[in-house]
Amino acid sequence: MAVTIKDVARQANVSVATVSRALNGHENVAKAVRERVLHVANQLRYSPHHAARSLSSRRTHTIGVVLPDLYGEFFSELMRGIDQVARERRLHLLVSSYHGNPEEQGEALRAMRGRVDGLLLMSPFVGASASLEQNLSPAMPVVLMNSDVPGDGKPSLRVDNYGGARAMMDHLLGAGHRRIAFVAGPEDNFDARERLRGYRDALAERLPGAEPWILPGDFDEASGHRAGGALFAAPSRPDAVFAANDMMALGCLFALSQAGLRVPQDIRIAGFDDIPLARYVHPSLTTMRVDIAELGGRALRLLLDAAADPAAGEAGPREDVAPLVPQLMVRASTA
Amino acid sequence: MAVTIKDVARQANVSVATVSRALNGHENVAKAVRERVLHVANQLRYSPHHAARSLSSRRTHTIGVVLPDLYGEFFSELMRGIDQVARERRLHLLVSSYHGNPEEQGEALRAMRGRVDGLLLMSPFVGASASLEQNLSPAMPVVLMNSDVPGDGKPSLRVDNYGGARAMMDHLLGAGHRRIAFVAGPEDNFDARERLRGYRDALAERLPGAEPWILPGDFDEASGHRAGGALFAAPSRPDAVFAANDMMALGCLFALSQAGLRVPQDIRIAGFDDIPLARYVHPSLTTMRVDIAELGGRALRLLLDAAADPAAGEAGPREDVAPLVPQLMVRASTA
DNA sequence: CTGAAAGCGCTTACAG
DNA sequence: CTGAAAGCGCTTACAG
Repeated sequence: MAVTIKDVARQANVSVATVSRALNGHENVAKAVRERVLHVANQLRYSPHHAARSLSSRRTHTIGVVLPDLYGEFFSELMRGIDQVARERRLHLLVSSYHGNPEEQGEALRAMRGRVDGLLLMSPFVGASASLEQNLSPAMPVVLMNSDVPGDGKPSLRVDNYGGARAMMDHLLGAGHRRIAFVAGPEDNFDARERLRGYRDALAERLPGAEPWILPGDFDEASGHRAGGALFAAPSRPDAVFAANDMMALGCLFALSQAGLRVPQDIRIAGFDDIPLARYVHPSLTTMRVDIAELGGRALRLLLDAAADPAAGEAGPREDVAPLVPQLMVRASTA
Repeated sequence: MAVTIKDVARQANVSVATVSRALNGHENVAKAVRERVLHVANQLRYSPHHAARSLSSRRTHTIGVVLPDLYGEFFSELMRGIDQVARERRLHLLVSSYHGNPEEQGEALRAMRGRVDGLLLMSPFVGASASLEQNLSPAMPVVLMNSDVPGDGKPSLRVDNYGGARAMMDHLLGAGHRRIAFVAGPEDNFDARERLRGYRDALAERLPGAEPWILPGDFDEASGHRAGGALFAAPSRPDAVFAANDMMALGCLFALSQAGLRVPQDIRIAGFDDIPLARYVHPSLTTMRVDIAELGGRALRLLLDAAADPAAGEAGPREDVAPLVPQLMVRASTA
């Protein structure tokens, strides 16, 4: 049905080998022949069959991106950063999300074979390395993002969540707040754990003896809302609430506002991530800015560099890839 | 390097044909053999090479999604809806955005050959049908979303932008507002044109003789902000502003708030789309809710149905696919 | 500079 | 129920 390289070859009166060379810009094709082939291909609206091409050339020009989810501002930003670099390098993206389901993650990873030249993977579950080991072919170049996979030699890019949480605590403590509650993220999430650890350590160091005040959450707005309700109902309220991500901070903000508290006069709220919404809510949200797009872009560059220089991929320490440092954005919610 | 079907065949002491049948769940394989093959495949962590499989089977189990852009809430929602249906049907998604660039669009479309079984395409440029005709293989099943491609026989799913704009005008006029300014979208954008047409017609019918008051815009926040500035500086201000999408409505809202006007007391603002942000800003934004995820999900189902029944794909009128009707969401910005 | 041929890793009639 | 073989549409040594 569709036109193949054979059709072009016939029309142009050359062999398929020559068509292939001409189309791929190889040097060893006579100028007149090249032009004839290109003309015919164009006229026939020939487009190479991708599967065939990648089967024989062993390259797909496609990068697989396997994420916990596709939805929401965080992933949208991440994809933007990856997409930008992919476009620069003329690479396609095969995106797959596993919806927080480890089994699906395995399936997604295995399904990438023969479809992609390399893999970008975000697997924020604590202790997921065994499953990764199972489903990741050693032959497949991969870069991990924000994943708790101990030094097993795979390149990995991280956000300094621990340092970011400490920086936020410095800001809140520096402003004189003493009773600081923390809304935690999912227990099995690596980012969430690091942020919690930053909260605990900062408190222990700067306010020795102070009891940590930790509320459960799972990174969505609803859990932030519940935490806000709980804090409002508490016998004595905190001076400030630090939520492990912005969505929860917003939920908390809405709950407290609805309950009649004024932010920041009565209570201060801070988040983590700096999603676009953070700037737009009222009052605008103090948060730690993570350049999510930059994380994605850098991860892809790292993958490409490693693929270009496989030696570097196998040996040597990769822990030295510097983590992304979040930046404090002071806004109205703590001003 | 990677393990192939041959390795499995050798280990299991059968032919590759049998391995293929066993793995694909064909009936005609002895139970004992099937189990042996499955066991070996599992043990070897065999994963079929996708390009090879689709080259010979002529199916990719992948759907191409070609969009003007990937970034932002609109496309994030759209992808969510598509992704959900894709998962139900165990289909992969190959996503490509052409960044509003018609040439890139052509490239993206052509690059889909041999990679996908069908295509979901959003091409909101007015008069783009010639280019589509050029780059779309007739053999490739496709469903268009919100595209200005006149009855050329391709299934197409639309949002009733015209009706939606009229409904919003009914709301504003019904509330007694008479001087209603409109912030238009890009001139070459089909959705934008339909919304503008709704504004014009509603005004002409319900307020004969009233002069349309139209400001330019291009669907982003900045252009809404400029429109807001212009309206504030106008010798006499409108009662209400209707922006062709939410991002511009928000820009306008911020500009007018910064200038010191109170919304809705001094001036009312309405948008179109109901992006998640619309609920969160202060005051919350009146808008026309478009179920964007539903649009994506329905488009994919339509594509799958058409592919299952190719006869329906070629003949008969396809205009009868009902458009999605936006829903009026009255919020604080016009209350 | 060009072509014939092998091969990429599968699937699928065709025989048996 | 099973295998040998052709074929999917390309690319790429190998000859010339």
